Amino acid sequence: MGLTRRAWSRHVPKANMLDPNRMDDVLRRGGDVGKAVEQWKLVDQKRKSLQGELDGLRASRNSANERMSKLDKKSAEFVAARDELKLLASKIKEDEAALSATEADAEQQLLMLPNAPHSSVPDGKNEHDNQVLHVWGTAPTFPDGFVPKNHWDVGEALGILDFERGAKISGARFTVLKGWASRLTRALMNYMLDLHTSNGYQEVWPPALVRRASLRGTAQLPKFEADVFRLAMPEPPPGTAPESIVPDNDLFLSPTAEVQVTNLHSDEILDASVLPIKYCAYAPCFRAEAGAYGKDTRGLIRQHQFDKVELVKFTTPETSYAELDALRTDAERVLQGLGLHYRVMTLCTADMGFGSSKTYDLEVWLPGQNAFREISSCSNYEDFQARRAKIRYRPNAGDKPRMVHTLNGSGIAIGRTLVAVLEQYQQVDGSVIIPPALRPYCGGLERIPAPAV
RNA sequence: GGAGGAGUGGCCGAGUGGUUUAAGGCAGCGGUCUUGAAAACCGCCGAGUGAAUAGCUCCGGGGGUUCGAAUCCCUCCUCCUCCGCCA
Repeated sequence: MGLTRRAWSRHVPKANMLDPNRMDDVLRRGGDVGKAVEQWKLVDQKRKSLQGELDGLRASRNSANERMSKLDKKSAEFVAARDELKLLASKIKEDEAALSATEADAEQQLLMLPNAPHSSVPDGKNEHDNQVLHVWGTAPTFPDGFVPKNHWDVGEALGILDFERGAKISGARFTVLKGWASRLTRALMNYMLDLHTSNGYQEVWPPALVRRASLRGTAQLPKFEADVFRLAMPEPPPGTAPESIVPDNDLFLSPTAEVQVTNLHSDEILDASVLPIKYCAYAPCFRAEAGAYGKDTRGLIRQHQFDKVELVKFTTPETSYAELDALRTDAERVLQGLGLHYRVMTLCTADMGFGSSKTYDLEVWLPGQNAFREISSCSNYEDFQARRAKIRYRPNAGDKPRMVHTLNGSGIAIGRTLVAVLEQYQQVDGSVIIPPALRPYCGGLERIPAPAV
């Protein structure tokens, strides 16, 4: 397929980065969103009036240029006209500077506004207002008197999770997987990708490092820069003018394959006939998670580096909610195939991610923690990312381009799945049963043998 | 890492300072003709902003020179060729 790239000047403010018709819905997010919206409207008004004024000046310059081209370059008339136009040129330059400052201001404000929740999303104040959509399976039962262990106890006893050496090599929140933990990770990755490709997803193996522009396209930036690992910038060559330094080679460790895969089609106008597009991708994920100190400090739940298979869809606006349900079902298949007990939550307005219009979380049962924990998050971003990343489609030949809807969901987090397997399939003797679906990927092994005492 | 070359509308491609407010071709859409199709002929045919069939902006991105830049200068990005290095 040829790459269809269209110029979309950086100078043009993304006035429609947030659909103006959805501003009322954005207010459901609560907090000081209302104030931010009002502020943006003022700046945007200023931008429009500056633009109008500047356009008028440019129009007069353009018609003057037409006359200039016909004049004798040595005539007194030419010289007089040129001197007069110098004034106009400097006025235009002034206005351009003012406009571009206002545009930058408007754009920065817009980038900080969250997406509008879909009408079906429940209002809420915090995560306790999320709603249970359904529950699948039942919690494993253990013999009387046996208290199920945490996965880190199970894993360390088996010698397959090495937290101490992970920290020695790389610091806190890095873990070394050994033996069957390593093998199971590989097995899970293949099991998930095989499952999704057989369900019509095209497999993608993306780069792990991404540019600032890509992170901005999927809305991790500019608001959440503190959560992403950034590579040290190479020094610009000596003598480089500051205004000419564009951070296009400013690289980050991708926090999720959603970034790479969604940006596959940034700056493109897709043909309607190719929609919906369904991708699945494995990628290592890196999160700095500033502010998460003290949460889940033990175990594999919250790591700076983890593995995940991601599902991404590009759809028309008309079908995106049906596709969201289908995507969530495809993620659920992974857990069902492994026989892991889980539930599905519909997130309320307060708990949804910044860019999402609607999100379902899959929460797997962890007997060692006696709790459900998030293992997948499936969201419809509607046109929020499409506007930032400029992903459009043409409904019919000759039609104006429209924004696509982008969706993504974990399909699913591999490390947390390993956690769930270790906890749900642990046996009294310390051994762990391998779910049947994974055995073909583990050389037929049925059980990780109990640790030698 | 070093040395060269190149980036123009869906595709190809002209254009080295002012009738380019981007030629021409291909593809696409509409029409004439035809029983139908092909061919031929005629017309339409990039995007963004904007209430707009007005105006303005966009020739990889950004900046500069000039009354005026696709065209000249700087810089970044991307691709290609050769050398080096490497898995």
